[in-house]
Amino acid sequence: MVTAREVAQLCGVSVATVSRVFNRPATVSATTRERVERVARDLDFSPNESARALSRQQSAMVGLVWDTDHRRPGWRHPFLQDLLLGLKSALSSHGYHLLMLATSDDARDRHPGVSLADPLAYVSMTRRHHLAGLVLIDSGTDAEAFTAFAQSGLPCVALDVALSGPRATYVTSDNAGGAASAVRHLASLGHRRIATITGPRGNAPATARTEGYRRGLAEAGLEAREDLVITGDFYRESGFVGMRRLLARKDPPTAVFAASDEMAVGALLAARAAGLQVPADLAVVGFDDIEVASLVDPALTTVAQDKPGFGTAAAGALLAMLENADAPEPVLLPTKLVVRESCGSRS
Amino acid sequence: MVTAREVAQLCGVSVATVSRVFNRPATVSATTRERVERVARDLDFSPNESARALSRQQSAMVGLVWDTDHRRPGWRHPFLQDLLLGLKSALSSHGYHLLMLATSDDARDRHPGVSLADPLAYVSMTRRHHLAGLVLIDSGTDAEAFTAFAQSGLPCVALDVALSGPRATYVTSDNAGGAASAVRHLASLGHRRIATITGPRGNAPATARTEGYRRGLAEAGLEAREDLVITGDFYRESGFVGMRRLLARKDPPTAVFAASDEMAVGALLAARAAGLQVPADLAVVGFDDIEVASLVDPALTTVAQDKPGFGTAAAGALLAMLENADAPEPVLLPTKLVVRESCGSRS
DNA sequence: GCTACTGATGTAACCGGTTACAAGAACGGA
DNA sequence: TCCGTTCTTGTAACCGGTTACATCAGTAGC
Repeated sequence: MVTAREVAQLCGVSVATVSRVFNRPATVSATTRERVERVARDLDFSPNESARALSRQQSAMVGLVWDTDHRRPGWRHPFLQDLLLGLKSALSSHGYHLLMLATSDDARDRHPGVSLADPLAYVSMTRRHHLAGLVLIDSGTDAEAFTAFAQSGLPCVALDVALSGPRATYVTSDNAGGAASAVRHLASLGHRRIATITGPRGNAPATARTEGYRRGLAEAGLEAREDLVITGDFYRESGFVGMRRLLARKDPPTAVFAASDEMAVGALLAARAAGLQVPADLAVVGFDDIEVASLVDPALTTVAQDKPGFGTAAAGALLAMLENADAPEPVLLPTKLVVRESCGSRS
Repeated sequence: MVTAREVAQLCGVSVATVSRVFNRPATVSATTRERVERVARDLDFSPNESARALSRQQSAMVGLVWDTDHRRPGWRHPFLQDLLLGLKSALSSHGYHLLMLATSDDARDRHPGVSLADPLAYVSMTRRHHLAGLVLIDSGTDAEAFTAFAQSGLPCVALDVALSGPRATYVTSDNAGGAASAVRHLASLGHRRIATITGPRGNAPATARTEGYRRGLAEAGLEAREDLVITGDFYRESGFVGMRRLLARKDPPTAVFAASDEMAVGALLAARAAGLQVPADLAVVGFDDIEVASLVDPALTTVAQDKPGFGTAAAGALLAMLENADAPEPVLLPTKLVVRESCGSRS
């Protein structure tokens, strides 16, 4: 392991100069700078990050807070890989790395009602590591814990959870807009009784999608009927159960907007179980555009999220805060209605 | 941010003693230890990780090397979330964190034939951060680059790639055994012409699955016919194309083992396109047990991998090396044949 | 009572950078 | 020629822990 001192010695300069070459090149004369750079390259010198973090009081790492919510077992993020790759590559181009934070699971065992292993443990972790910032991934329904991070003063970007603070912002899809466009599409196909199966209460994207559903109805000149709103939990099973309940009514809906593709698939299965043809007897639209959507039969019409956009937008917002100090506006990523077969618009 | 010096001052001891309380408690008298522990807790003291790493020459972080192979765009890991969560929680219980390494993408642009952004850049990164160890995720077909890591002397655990070295080992599924059991199952259902669609050449799990296919045939007393082995690339499209080629033969197979669920789905679609009924006219078995497998129609019989097991096994192997210095034996995770509808054994 | 040993703690030198400040060189203007 | 800038570089004090070594007290053995 080559140190700056060795480079300095070989160049006949002091360590301070070597350090300056890497941190504030403008303050070093051109000739010295080139000499140091060449020697550093020849020796394959790269500064020790621990030492740098110690002296700068700031590491080149961004923490990733992401826990499974034990109250929602089996929950999977619809596009984790895209998200992480997007984050990683955007951060790396500015020299930052992503540290996946973990606390011991003790806290969860002690407080079974809490999904995040003790948020305070995470906050202390961020201090210990002198993290430059945090990315918070919503892991379930109780994102309130995230405000603890926002209050710690560290630059924070939350995904799919509204978070505000002097150095906190968030990124989310235009959930309301996407839902509204789905509903308008259904209405344009002639549907008048359009139901929805929502996500869990308290979940921000779920709430926004329900709101969008109402807005879409209004824009289409349709009346919102509360008995056509069924609460689900994003899982397939709840879509199945919800659809069954809707179909059991005396005037069942002719179309349903499910707040997740998983639930849409559940609805599809429920329709099939009830002997209905999709889309002939029932139109179904989902949300997310997960891989399964294009595979089920009939292929699912759905509102697609900008999956890679999440990672890059989050990284962008974070980097902006790392440089400017004040929080940028929340980012609302556009969604896109992907029309396949389950809504019947091609028949 | 409370420092050890402040704790020491409040306790009337030296910093060295405070440090000892946390690192080698046995060398401190019981009364002093308790006093220090109490004060540390009251002040919410936690040691600065940068300082600790600097002085110990070793950080409490494990690097995660995981890049998308640009030669395989769109490739997704079949169970990334399980993997990461398993790793994270197993490592955290021993105080380690996971650092997602990223290098700037320059190297990739310069050498378009290389999938990993310059492996040497990663090696230098591990030195800079004084990482305790590395976890290597196979991102495609050219895992040879990983040997550079194994040679760096750092404890390494590779996933799905054979890696050996004094401090290197790997974790993979029993790909051969799983494939063999799938083929035996098909044979036991009376099939005699069993084809396979393989993964990409040079990919270790793909090779093992093909080997298992041959072994399964042999165990069932069937002859291996090379013209029933079609090379695919794990993607759905190649399963579709491969199946179409197989069905175009004059004596098409009655069963096919696809080395991935994605390809199995492709095969399913090809069979449907050819007007065949699955499983009546053609039996299909896949590998992985991804979520889609249970959703397609007919539901896919497949060889399930122990998804959470990967993470914990990898963490276990790594932790063993961090403590004992010598590499444990490679871990071969058992697979399990999940019988659904596409193989016809329930009809 | 003296020596040898053990156990607990303090002292200070690290680990490898960053950066405030000082010092010296070069240079332009009066 | 002298003074005040500006530019470049070195000196040394950090950052906050860890740990080899020294010190000192207490105790057992003779």
